[in-house]
Amino acid sequence: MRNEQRRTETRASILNAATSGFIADGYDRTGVAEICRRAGVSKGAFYYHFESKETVFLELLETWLSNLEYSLMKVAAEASTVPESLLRMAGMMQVVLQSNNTQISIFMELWTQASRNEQVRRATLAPYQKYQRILENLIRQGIAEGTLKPIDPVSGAQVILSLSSGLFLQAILDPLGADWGKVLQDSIRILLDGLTRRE
Amino acid sequence: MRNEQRRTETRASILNAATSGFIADGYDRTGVAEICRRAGVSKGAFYYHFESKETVFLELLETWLSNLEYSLMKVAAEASTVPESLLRMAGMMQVVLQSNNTQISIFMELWTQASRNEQVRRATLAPYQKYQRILENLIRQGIAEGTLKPIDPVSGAQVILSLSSGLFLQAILDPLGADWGKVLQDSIRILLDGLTRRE
DNA sequence: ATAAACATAACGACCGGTCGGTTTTAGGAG
DNA sequence: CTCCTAAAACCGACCGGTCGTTATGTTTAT
Repeated sequence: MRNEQRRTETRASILNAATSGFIADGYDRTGVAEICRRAGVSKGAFYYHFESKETVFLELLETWLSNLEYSLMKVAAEASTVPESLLRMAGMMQVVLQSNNTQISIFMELWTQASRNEQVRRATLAPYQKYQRILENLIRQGIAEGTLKPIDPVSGAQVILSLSSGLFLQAILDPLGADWGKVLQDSIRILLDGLTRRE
Repeated sequence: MRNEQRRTETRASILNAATSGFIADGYDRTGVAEICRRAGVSKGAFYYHFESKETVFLELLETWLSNLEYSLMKVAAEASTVPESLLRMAGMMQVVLQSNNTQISIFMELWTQASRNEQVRRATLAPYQKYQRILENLIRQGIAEGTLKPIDPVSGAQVILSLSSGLFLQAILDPLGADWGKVLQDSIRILLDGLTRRE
């Protein structure tokens, strides 16, 4: 069983090295040689464990997106009302936004590759559409419980997703240009002002 | 004076070829040879007119951004009230969103390169911050004329920019996933609901 | 002994960029 | 209009280097 550990460790170090490489320089500009250098292994090891550079990226992609989905579902489930769910999701995003921007840079790489590679596009879009449906149901629930105005759930969900994506995008491009955590807070407040029911 | 025409035409064909190449395959994956093939010229012509592949991109970048700025300013100036200005801007964006997605793909390439190349980043951020200031002033004006609630103009402007960027991003990644023009309309309505003053 | 795990060197394709040579244009002289 | 020259515009072979990938050999664990 010692081989299994070796295998796991090597694979992990390659995946980690690829992650930091892709984040720092992007998929295209990060060569297999560079990944191996960072991981402290040879190309032989790389191609023994992975079929190609692309499969490494696809494997990382799945990890990232399933992690995100798990976090979102968990946070949403902890709230009692819909606006509170949204606020909690925003809180989670705020943590990501204000942390080391290493994490959000992943999304830039994801979007870039998704716009060019059909396989990446499919893999990226699937969870995206899942978030969309989660938000739609959340909005429907909010309308039912009377905390939200009777808007179109589909559009509402897309607005939230767009706003989130845009915030991430701006935070990546101009991390010091604003306090993106604060902007996120204000965004949610403005959005909820337009969404919540008043009498 | 025949030379001037030749020069202009060749430069234009190279720039056009580079544009379609960058949009279709991205900056990194579009080689100079491919650009020359599309343009119907040789590498010699390419490097006679342009210092490097990067300068071509930077020149295209300036064209794109100044065109966008011009359109926005023009549209904003035609309105009388602030909400109307915002609606007009949205209308302009809607045209872009619903047209051939060739145009919006430019932004993806812009963002990607901006996140990696310092020069591109500076060139991209400058007009971005200009739009930001335009929107801030628009919001201040709206507050002054009583059509907007007294929100923080800085955050308000950033929310609008984020939402716009996010919409473009989603439209690029999933052009057929929704009627992005409609989503934009609904977005503005929801946003204005949260921004406009009611009594 | 046997197979998994890894190292090393090399491959062919392609990259951005260079360079010497060729064609086209501009303009003046005869 | 013709000839000549200089500059502008353009061509295409070629360079060093990097890319992802592979083939072959060596070490390590079972």
